Amino acid sequence: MNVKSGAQPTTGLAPRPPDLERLRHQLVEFMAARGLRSTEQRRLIVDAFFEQTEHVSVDELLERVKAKDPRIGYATVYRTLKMLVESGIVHEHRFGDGYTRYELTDDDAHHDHLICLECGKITEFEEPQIEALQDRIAARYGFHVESHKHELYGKCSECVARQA
Amino acid sequence: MNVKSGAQPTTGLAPRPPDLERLRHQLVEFMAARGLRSTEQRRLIVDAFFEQTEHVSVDELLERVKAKDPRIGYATVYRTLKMLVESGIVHEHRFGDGYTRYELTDDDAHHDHLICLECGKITEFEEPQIEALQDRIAARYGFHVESHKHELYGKCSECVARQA
DNA sequence: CTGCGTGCAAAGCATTTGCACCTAT
DNA sequence: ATAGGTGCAAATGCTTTGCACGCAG
Repeated sequence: MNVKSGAQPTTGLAPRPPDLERLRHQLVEFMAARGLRSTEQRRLIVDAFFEQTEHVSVDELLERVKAKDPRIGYATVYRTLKMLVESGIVHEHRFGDGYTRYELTDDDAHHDHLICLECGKITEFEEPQIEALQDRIAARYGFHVESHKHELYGKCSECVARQA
Repeated sequence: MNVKSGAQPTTGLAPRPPDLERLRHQLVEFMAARGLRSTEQRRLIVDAFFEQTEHVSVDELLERVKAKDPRIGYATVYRTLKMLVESGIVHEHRFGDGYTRYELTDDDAHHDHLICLECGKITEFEEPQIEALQDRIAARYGFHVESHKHELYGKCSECVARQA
């Protein structure tokens, strides 16, 4: 019944959705540690994140949040996102479309992306072997990896099919 | 002695510098096909590219070109770069520092990047095994890959050493 | 000659910031 | 009460564009 197992060095292989409870907790701790305040706006924005959608853009997020409180503006969303990224519970992505996108961190299953250039769909994938090779390459150059980005651009199966 | 072997499906293993002559030829053909003109400015910019440096930013390029003709401005550099990218002889990269960087295409040896967050140094690496795994993943999702981006962010060996 | 290419300055965009007001602590 | 948070609008910083002139074909 001991849920908290010892910390594993690196390779977590269990694929499962982000641990929402842990992330919420992590955020609370982060804010407490920095003396940051819990405001209505921040709560709305954070909730919007926990509500589902992956790879949200600032505009999408603002729209969603504005539905609940029309007074919220870009500045607050940008500032809150910055905070969320610093807290570590949200990750930032720049695919090539000019918009920065955000998604909840998922420590257990690090994933990379397939980006469809036709319809814009973003699919996630995981490949531990690639991660392992990466580490080997980094070691070869004496490089200390902090994060990485691995994206495949092209046509998703649907778009390939539609045009066949 | 038969150099031109049948087209191999994917994996080219010969690492060597970009084939400058072929690239120049490719550009000439591209421009001819579109009826684009060969101007002093374009020549200067293209030459700057072929002179060496990898991962040039627009500012670096403009500076270099201005040394030879101070009248050249950003607009021309941006427009020429766009043309070079369209011709296929130059690739565009956006690492996270806000600047778009450009480098000569190297079909023979596709490489990816190690980006040092301390000093900004960009190192290239090649790993055919990763490419192979990528293809397998894409196949798994029925995804048709057109290009990819694989970047490792962290500290280069020099920066690690300096801080040790 | 004709129209593509160039330079300049102005416009565009996503994102950031200054400032006065507001509010969680 | 008081420092951090918010909104608005103005400012940034990279990139693109409109327009009049210049030059390649």
